[in-house]
Amino acid sequence: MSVRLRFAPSPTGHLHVGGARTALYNYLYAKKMGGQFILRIEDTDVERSTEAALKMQIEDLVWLGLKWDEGVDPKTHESFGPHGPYRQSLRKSIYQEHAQKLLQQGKTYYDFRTDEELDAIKQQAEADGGFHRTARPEKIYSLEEAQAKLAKGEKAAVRFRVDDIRDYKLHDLVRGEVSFPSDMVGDFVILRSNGMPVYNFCCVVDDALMKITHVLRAEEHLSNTLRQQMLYEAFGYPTPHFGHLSLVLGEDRQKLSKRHGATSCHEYMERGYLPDALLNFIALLGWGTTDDKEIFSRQELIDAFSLDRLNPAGAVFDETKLKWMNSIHLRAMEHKELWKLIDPRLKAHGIECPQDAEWVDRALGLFKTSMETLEDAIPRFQPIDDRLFSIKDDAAEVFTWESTKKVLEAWKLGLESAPDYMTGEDFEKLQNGIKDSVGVKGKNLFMPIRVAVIGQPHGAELKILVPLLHKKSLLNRVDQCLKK
RNA sequence: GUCCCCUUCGUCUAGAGGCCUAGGACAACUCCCUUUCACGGAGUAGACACCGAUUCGAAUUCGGUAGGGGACGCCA
Repeated sequence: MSVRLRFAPSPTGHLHVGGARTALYNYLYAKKMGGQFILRIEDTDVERSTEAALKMQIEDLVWLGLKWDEGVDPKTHESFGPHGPYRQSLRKSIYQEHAQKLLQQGKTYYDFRTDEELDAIKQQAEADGGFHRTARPEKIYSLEEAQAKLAKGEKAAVRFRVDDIRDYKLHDLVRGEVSFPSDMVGDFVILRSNGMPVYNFCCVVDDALMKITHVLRAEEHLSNTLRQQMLYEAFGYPTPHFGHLSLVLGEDRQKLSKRHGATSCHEYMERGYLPDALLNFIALLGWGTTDDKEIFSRQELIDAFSLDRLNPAGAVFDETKLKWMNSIHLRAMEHKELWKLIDPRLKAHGIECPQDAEWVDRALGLFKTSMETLEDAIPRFQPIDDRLFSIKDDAAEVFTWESTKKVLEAWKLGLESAPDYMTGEDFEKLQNGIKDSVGVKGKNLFMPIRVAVIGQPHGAELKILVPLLHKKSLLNRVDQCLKK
């Protein structure tokens, strides 16, 4: 039987990098084993789940390239696959049926306490010694009594009885043998008073019905597994294999959250990171191989992935290393593909560049070694656009030097007989010629030329930049300088 | 408070009793290349949380301590 894994986000915002890593591991294992990867939407919290957020989550997964075999359609959000629907909000009747089964068996009961009452109980418990577990209500109504009350319009949640006091053992894929005492949790809610089921319940019903074989999820769910095991037993469903992944942490070793800065894949996309680099990086946050290999393509990750190398300790998300990894992936890209990502970013900054393949190829060849992210292209390419050329204030000193005018004139003269595009060597030859003919060297030589190319005395390396500028463009710029 | 999990260089990690005077990568630092930067190359520095036990021998096994994290919701 082939493996079936799922990623089950709740749509409350953009995809978090921790979530992305969970999705990735599930995806990798499914692909590695030739099984299915399923996307299920956990939108039972109607307060927080939004259509807009669902769209974001899906777009982020698509950007990462984690394609799913069953789930909701990336465009229409309609379910596809044999065990649908894949949105929990559309599976209410399925949950109702399952809840009824437990109710009939007496494994659950109706709890008529209100939020206020529960809050008061919790507050009291905290005051008494910080013990938070929700206690059983003083009176539990029989099914008939409860149904009569409900018929009168009273609201009640359905709770699962935790009566069987014993140790539950879990063979965790990441942590090995873990055991929980069942009195670690109190009677827990499976159906809210508005009829909407809650996470632990849906999760069990869906994983069982969707025939999920392995569940890789964040460590924060470890204690939920106890409740879920109780439900699996109550239904008589086989339990999947669980693996609880360590958390992704911020620099202060706390769970990565907003206050640490960028936490969503979307933000990393905006900052100019490549999906392959981000994937490669998060894959190595809590998983690794025995060899020294660190740069993985998507396919290499699939081939190399294995559950027994998942690390139980939390891992700090270090953007510096991500940056380095991004630069490696960036350089490995085909120039044509890379340009498809860079050019729109330049245009967004009002930078227009030549589009012929030969020029693009040359430009990327020269610039990409100094770029870590796609955003780094902006300062690199900015000097290319003639319309953006201007003589900056910090060039003023250069124009006070006596030799500057002579250098600029010699530069112009040299340009006139130069080819449309000079090579780096052409440029050096020309520059050396000026050094000899005008008789200046050092900054008196370099700075005026740099100003005549980029409008300021410091910045781009001319040997790289000049070959990317058309002769006409260079002449235009030096003319502007000579008018000063 | 209760329960659960975790603990190797600053960070990600390799390490499954002798291969470890603990390996790699990022970052840092030094030097080389380079008439700025970057890339590249060569180096330097830097860790087994602590205490006991088992063993001829422990980063690796066991126990305890400390520290960190997570959970304790009609959130997921």
